[in-house]
Amino acid sequence: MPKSNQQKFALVDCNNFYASCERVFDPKLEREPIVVLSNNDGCVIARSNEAKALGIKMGVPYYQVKDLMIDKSVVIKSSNYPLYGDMSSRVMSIVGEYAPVQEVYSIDESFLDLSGLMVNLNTHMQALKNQVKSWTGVPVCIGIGHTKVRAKLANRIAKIYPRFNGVFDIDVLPDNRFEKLLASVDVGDIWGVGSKSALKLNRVGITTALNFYKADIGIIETLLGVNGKRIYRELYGHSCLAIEEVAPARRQIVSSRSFGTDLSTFDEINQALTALTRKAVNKLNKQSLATTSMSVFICTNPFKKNVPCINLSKTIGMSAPISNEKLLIPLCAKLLKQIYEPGYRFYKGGVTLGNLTLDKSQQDLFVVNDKSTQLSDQPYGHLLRYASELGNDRWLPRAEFQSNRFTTHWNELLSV
DNA sequence: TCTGGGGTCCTAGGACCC
DNA sequence: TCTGGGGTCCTAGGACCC
Repeated sequence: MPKSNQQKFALVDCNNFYASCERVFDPKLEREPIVVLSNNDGCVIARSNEAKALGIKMGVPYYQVKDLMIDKSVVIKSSNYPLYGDMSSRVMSIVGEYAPVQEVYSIDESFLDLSGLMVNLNTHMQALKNQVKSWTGVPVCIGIGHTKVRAKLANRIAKIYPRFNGVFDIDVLPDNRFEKLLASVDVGDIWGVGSKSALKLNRVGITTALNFYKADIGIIETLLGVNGKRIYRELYGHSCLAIEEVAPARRQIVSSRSFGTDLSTFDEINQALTALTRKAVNKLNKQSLATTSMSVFICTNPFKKNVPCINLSKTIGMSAPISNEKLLIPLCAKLLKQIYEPGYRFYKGGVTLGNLTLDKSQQDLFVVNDKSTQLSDQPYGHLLRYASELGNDRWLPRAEFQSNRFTTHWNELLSV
């Protein structure tokens, strides 16, 4: 049993975050089943509890549940990331008030370091939950534990069992109750154990979290490597994963999209990749970074039977860091020219900027890399286009169910 | 007909060097 | 004819997360 002077973490996780955001802006949806679709209206990526109860699974392709959703009058929304990002920062700033150290882990989750707080943690976290709900309209659940893995597990329990009122401290359980709880959790539902690892573990008879907990650590390390060992130790209350209060510097920036329609001609693909490169460069500039490596890829639809699954890509390194779209856009076209093959229907493409460093170009007069002359920085720059971007926009992703498509259409594409 | 996007870390294997 | 071994670095691919 863990000792009382151990660290204490909380995981604050928004419930059905994207679906909850849509509800905040349209309260009529409060008790309706609602799903949010991924880009291109491809897959279900968020569901309200009512939609979950209808058996609509996370990640399922939209077309497979379309009929069911029409039949059950499910409200369908295309994703609206500017909205979710805005809601997220409101939620996170409230959450951060409740502990000296906060790690914003994802768009809808924060870890808090509660170690040493001289308050009743359950009461304190209940207050946090209530304040987020009343100030933003977003419901959250909170798990508490000696390690991040335990806090994650506690959060699951807080979400499943209403009797905990949204807050659960897993460390208060006596050993026998803790083990009983572990027996009810699939091993693949432990944070950090994914489907591939779960399969490996299943093959040697480890199917529940309790099996994992009781297994020999050597077996776990053999099967899952150092990550598995860390998770195992965390489950026992030994903290191996620290809070990261300051987000580490970005290592790469990716901008990719499934096209609204399969594309075959060089010009159309180049048009799409030019826009995606601009998007990546905008992110680069926003974070004052520069890149020394660029990759471009295009691929055919891997789900299509009877047609070849082609994935073409090329990476190039540069001798000096670049942050200017006037250099990166032509470079993208050059790479595309090298990999492009006619005769295929490409369904997705993208660019990756890697080896990121801080952008020194603004301080260094001797480097010809003048950001102020980039199209996107000029007045109305977001409305200007490179010649290679002009076309019929067949590549633009679908977003059939977006409530305010016309105001967010271009922003969604070009910013963030 | 129709299957997201953006990240990180780890590992195995090849290239290279002495 | 006989052709080592250990270290480092880099990269591609796999696995995980949300």
